Amino acid sequence: MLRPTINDLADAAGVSLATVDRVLNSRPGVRQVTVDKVNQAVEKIGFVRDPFAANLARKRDFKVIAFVPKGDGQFLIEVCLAVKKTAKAAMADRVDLLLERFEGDDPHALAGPLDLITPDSADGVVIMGLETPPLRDAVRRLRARGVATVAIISDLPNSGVDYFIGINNLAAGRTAGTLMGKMLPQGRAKVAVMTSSLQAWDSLDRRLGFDQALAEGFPQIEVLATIEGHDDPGTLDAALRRVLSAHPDLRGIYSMGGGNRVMLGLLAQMGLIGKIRIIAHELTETTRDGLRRDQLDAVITQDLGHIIRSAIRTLRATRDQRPIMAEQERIRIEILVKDNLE
Amino acid sequence: MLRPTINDLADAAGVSLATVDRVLNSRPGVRQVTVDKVNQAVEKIGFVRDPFAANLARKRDFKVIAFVPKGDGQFLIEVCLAVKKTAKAAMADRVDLLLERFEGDDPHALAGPLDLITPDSADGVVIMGLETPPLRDAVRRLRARGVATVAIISDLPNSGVDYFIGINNLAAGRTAGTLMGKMLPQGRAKVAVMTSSLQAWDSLDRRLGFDQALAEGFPQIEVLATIEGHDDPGTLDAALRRVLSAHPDLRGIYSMGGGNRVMLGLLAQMGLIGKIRIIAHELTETTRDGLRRDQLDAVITQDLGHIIRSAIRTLRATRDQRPIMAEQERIRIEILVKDNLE
DNA sequence: CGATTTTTGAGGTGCGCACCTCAAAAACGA
DNA sequence: TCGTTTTTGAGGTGCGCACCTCAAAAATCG
Repeated sequence: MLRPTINDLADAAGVSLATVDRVLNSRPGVRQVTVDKVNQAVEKIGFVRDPFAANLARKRDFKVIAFVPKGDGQFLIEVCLAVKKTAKAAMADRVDLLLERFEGDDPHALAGPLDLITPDSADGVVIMGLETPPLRDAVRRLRARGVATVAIISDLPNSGVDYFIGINNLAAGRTAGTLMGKMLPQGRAKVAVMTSSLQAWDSLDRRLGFDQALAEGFPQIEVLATIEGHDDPGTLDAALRRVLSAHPDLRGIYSMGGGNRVMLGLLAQMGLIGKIRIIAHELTETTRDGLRRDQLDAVITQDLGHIIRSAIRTLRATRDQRPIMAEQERIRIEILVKDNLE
Repeated sequence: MLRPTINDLADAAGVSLATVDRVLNSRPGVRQVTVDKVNQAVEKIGFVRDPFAANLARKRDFKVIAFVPKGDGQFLIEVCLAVKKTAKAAMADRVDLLLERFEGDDPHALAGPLDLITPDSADGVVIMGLETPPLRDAVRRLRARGVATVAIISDLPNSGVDYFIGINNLAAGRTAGTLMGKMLPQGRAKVAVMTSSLQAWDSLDRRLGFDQALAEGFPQIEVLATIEGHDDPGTLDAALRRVLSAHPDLRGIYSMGGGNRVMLGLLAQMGLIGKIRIIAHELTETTRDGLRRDQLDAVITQDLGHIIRSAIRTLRATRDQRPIMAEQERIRIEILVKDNLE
């Protein structure tokens, strides 16, 4: 037999089409026994709702709002770019993706807008944010209202989001550590770790992973304390200078967050390019350029386009109560050198 | 206004619905002037066919046949696995994906089945194969019959396939070269390159890229002649032994194709694991294991699941005359170390 | 010019589903 | 028990499109 339709389902369950519809779309006014009867029939005949037809009949587009923190860091710019690009392409698939930015520093700046979202105004919400108690509660309320929610880039583990789409930052740090270890000459060596802070939410995990990998595989390498730039070029520059002069034998730098432009500028100025192995995070204009010019040895990144598309697919599957293709939605920790940039 | 429908199109073009339908589905019996009129209206009002509704109305599933060479190499097994997995998941999206295997060594073994395919028996064809004149001609005939065709893994540049979905093997080789160069200690060193042959269709490009990258960035490294295993464990083992004893100062091996199990076995037996940097291709049981156990330094691979899904999306877009999201269909050259395996 | 061929229009049907209304049936309460 | 509430059924409409038929209109030809 071909794919069973709701008609077949109704027959198999011994109920009317109207009841099947009520159950499938969780409308009220159906006894539990009847619900069970239908669900059993679903299993029995292997009914799968045709998402195409469902969407057509619903008429309404699938509406998604993506919340991304404000800020002009290169990474955030790339995230927004990916959202906008995807939004354009997604229109053809009847999804309406809206980009919304919020004051990333203010824990309440996101909670407010979230509270205004109802199942009528959006089918799903994508959140890139740092978990705070107000945000956590807002997400919980949102989900209670029946709006599907996914976190991207950075997890919101206690907010009860439906899914997290992003990389495991501990593993990313480990990857950087292993790579750094393999690229440094055998023997003792010092390595510095730096981070900005705006997008450094996950720096802790990355640092942890980096240390782990080096300790396990390359115990002779000494990792210095994290250099923090606090999103200020001057601060970062000064901190870097301090470390570089205190450790003239520095052989590697692991840049976990932003600040790459400042760092590369300084190293170039001091004639250190090529003498220090550098691994950075996220593919941006600066890091792409750095790779091309042989200033960076490797960049660890995640495919932002993939993340956004994956988030949308996941939200859709959640709303339609369809299974999720885990393999397709797995975000890879990508290692880039100059030759596999595209 | 909302998305324009075919009705709006008919109004805008000043023709009837039937004519719009004839033009959109390229049915015969329409004057060129009328066709142009409709196409202009399409541009003017920005009409985009709703693929959901179209598919629903077509009723027919989207049928795809994937041709993969016979053989029991680990890579081929992985390819088939990916096809089967995707086939299962794709059913929900109304695509019917069939896996078909052919005698890879016989240039005519694939041409035969291809000639039997008509637009009725399949909407699209996926081919993993090595270009030979008979295959090239068969593909051309296939396309002339109106069946969309994509090549995967290995390009069929002169066959006129609609698209190629896979990595650039020259770039993959370069990536391996750069990685090898960075992981070897500074100073002179010898590196060997080995390949099996069954899946080594692209070994030439890889070797070329590898040499390029090393010559450009690490001229002090000497690359030995390619070791060929010809898919025979004994042959490979003997060849490897010969090279290892002739060059006791060998510091790296670049494995472009299969034969990794044999190589790792031999190196382990000779106590060389850890003393020689090894970069291999394709994520298989052996290479995954090799990474986990620190026997391999890096693996360069391509996401087979992504390739298959991408091939299907591309075929579909071709048939529906829709644009292709280049970014999403770009297959990345992935670098794996033990920490970013999943 | 009429006769023939080609092109166009009008209209209908159904894909699988969501969503709606109204009435009938069943379950429930007192 | 009867009246009330809850649950179910029957039936219809439309989403945007493909595909079909038949007749009318226009273009073409001798």
